[in-house]
Amino acid sequence: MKKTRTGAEAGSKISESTVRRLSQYLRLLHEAQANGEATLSSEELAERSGTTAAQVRKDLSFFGSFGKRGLGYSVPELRRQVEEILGLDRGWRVALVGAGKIGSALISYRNFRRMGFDILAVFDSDPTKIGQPWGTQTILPDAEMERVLGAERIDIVIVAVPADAAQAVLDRVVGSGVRAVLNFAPVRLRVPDGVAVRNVDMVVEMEGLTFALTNR
Amino acid sequence: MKKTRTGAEAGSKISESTVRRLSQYLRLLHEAQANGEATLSSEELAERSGTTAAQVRKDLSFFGSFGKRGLGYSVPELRRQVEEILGLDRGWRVALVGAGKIGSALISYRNFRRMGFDILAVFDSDPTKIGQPWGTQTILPDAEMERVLGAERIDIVIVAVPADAAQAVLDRVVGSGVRAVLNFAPVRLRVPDGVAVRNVDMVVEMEGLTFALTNR
DNA sequence: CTATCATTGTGAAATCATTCACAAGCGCAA
DNA sequence: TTGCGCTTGTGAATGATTTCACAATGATAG
Repeated sequence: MKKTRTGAEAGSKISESTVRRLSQYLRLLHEAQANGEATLSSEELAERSGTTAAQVRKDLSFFGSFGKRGLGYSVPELRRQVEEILGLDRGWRVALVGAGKIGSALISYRNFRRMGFDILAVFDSDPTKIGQPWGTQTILPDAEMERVLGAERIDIVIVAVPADAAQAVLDRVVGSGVRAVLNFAPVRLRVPDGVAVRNVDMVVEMEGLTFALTNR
Repeated sequence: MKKTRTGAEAGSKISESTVRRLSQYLRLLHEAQANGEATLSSEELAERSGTTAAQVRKDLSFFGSFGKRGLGYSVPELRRQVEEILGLDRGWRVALVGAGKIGSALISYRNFRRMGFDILAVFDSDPTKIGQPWGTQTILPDAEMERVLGAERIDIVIVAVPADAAQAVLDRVVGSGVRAVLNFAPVRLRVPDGVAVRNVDMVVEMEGLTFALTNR
């Protein structure tokens, strides 16, 4: 109970749902801070994030003990701690592959910048798009991918290409040493161990809704 | 073991992860069918969707028994059955609120149409956008929302407005009787029981990646 | 300084999800 | 028709996550 440091201890096995909830808590903490609230109890955090107080405390307890008994959690301090847990206490170098509609929605999403994500390169395979300006970037030919991913020391690649091109893109990205990918293509991608992939799949979400509507 | 009909039986409690996997299986079945494969075993389905054969069989067993022992599953038949389970054996009437970049990416996503989702109305609050053409639709003023959602008998609403407007939009949408919402705004929305919400939240996904990169 | 109050941190219990393991069923060959 | 090989469907076992429940502790008031 002396541990106050964050970060995964050896052998830690944090579940994906815990990490998702930490993101939620962080968002609430930002709101609370903007709102001038000094402290929040696990009960308040739970209420606002749609979970239970015990869940909030358990999630946080994997990483340390950040509250004060009888008082709750200091908003600015817990915010700082959760940012550190999630790795948001540094900048991240991001590249986008696929300069279509989805990529376009992404690059103009300015919360991204505010959160420490810097989009440093944009690639496309369409020769007519190469060289065109895109936000603050210029679209690069996809043949340059391996070189630029390395030269720019890219941490995270966002894949926003058609489904049938996604696996090939992914293989090249992973081959260039990138170990985290956000995939918008509606396919399940195969990756070697040690590479993190998160999928954003509208079709799956819509089907979740039609299932819910169909079954009561 | 005589039950072959799909659909939730009384008291069924299907987990969200099972439903997500069903979407994956369906996608694979489409590919397999396009590819001329007549049958697939649970082992093959598992291999292609990144899960285990036992998981595939368990998922399907909640709804009936669709395979032939010794042979596997007939691709066209299982496809039809999974479509029925997910409620994809009918069309769905969809409206979009928020005619920004994300909405724009959605409306031009033509797989949507192919899957039985018909976007029948688009709303925005920006007076300069009202009346402009958008895909096959014309942008409607958001004051018309309640009336049009009812008149068009909308089943599912896609919310693609800024975070600080999302809860108000949701309340109006739910008040109009809509019971399924796909939310792109980066907030956790509060809904009454009986309303299904799925969130597509890029920030949460990106933070999942930074967590993974930070903690080995 | 002590009592009171609120709220955390955390083992233990309960619930939920996945994996195991195998009997039962089907197709095929002889 | 019988036997063999393959694959399903499913209880039982295991593993993971959530919830419970309470002792420990900081803040505060008298």
